[in-house]
Amino acid sequence: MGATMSTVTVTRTRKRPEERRAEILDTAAAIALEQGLERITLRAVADRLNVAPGLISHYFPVADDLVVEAFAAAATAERAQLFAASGTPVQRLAQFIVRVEDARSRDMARLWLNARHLSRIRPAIGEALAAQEELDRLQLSEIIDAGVASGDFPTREPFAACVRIFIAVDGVGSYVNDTASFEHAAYEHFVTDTAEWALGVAPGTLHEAVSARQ
Amino acid sequence: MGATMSTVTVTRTRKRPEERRAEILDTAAAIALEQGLERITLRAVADRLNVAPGLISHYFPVADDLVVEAFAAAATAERAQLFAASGTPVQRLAQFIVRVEDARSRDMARLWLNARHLSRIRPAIGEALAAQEELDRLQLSEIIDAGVASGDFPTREPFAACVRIFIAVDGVGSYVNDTASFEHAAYEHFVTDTAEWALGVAPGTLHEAVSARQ
DNA sequence: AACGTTGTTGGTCACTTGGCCAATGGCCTA
DNA sequence: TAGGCCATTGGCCAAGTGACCAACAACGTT
Repeated sequence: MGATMSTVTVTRTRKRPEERRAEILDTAAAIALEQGLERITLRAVADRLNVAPGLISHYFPVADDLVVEAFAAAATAERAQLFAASGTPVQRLAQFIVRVEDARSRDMARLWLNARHLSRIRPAIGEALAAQEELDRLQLSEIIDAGVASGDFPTREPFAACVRIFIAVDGVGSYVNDTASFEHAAYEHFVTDTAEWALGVAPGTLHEAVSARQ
Repeated sequence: MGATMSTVTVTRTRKRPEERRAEILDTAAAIALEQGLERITLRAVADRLNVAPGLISHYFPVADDLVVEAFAAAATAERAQLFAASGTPVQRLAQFIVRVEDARSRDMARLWLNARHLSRIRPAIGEALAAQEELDRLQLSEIIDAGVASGDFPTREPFAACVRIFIAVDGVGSYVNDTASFEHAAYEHFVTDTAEWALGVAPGTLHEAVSARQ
């Protein structure tokens, strides 16, 4: 009987390995988004799934690996949202900006901030971070190149523009955890402003496109 | 003799309360800069000072308070460095940018990133963060206002320019923990570029001033 | 020189974490 | 359908944390 009278023997269900693994990953990603990467613990994940902690260890022998993969999964899912647009390059870029600045992206911004800090002490997260950044740059560069080709974006340094836009995104994202995020036009439209400046488009062009898509 | 044979009885020295308190704060700030705010523990600080953990508790009954005050102390010290310049507004701003982008500021950038993330779960850090940001804005605004008055900065929105410059600083600072911080001109000069754009000065003006002060 | 104040000490406590293990029982295969 | 593989269980462990405490000793006061 051991030390504890186990309360109720739950019906234990056995799932297909891939399915269970994906389930664990999704749960870990959800915890990361809601509470932060540090809160991904064997018990936290196990509790959400009504499962024993040991089972998580079974699929992820090293807890760190689960954290890294959960971040990658969340970032990948978010990227699919950010770049799921069609239309002209201006419209696609505007849609990207709308979604980046949308309130629903706040959780994701928190997660990025989280990962950026954590990569200080956990090299594996740093690698995953760099990989995700690279993928994001590829997506945005694709839009920018299309705009340069179509003549919408006069810039002569498309990659530099891409880099600048992401710095703007990350800069604004820095304040996502501020309690009293004070409202100021310079904050709210910084990404749009930076994009116009970096791409060399006439001021107001992107603002219009962004407003139209909001 | 109890459970442990104490190795060597160190001569215990008694310092003036203010002195001891400052010493603890400095040590905590040093730990924060080198290893992060999470590593400020009673034992970590105590060990550095060759003192018992209980003593730290004596001066900071709540460990959180020590963390918050250590961050504020580090930020205050850094601000003194960043804005310790004389000359024309352009020169002072250039000096600020040089120091922000200097390699020696990397530790401090890590600390800011650290605090920004931590404020997600620790409101007290968020408050300290907001307070330090406010002080930084005051300092930079003072320079900008002087530049506007002297006619060096044509901008009609000095405060917006200040906000934009700090977003640029924080955006670049986001990557401070990247393992392979890839070198790119758009990265390295982003703050200078943004400042020129936000202040409405002719492109190249600030770059020259920055180069001259490096 | 005796005394009270208080800085300082080592140790304990309750709690959480990641990693580990033997036992159990559901599922697939022969 | 019988057997074996392995997903799953539940509890244990050492390590690390912040908070706390009673006793000790250095200091300033009288």
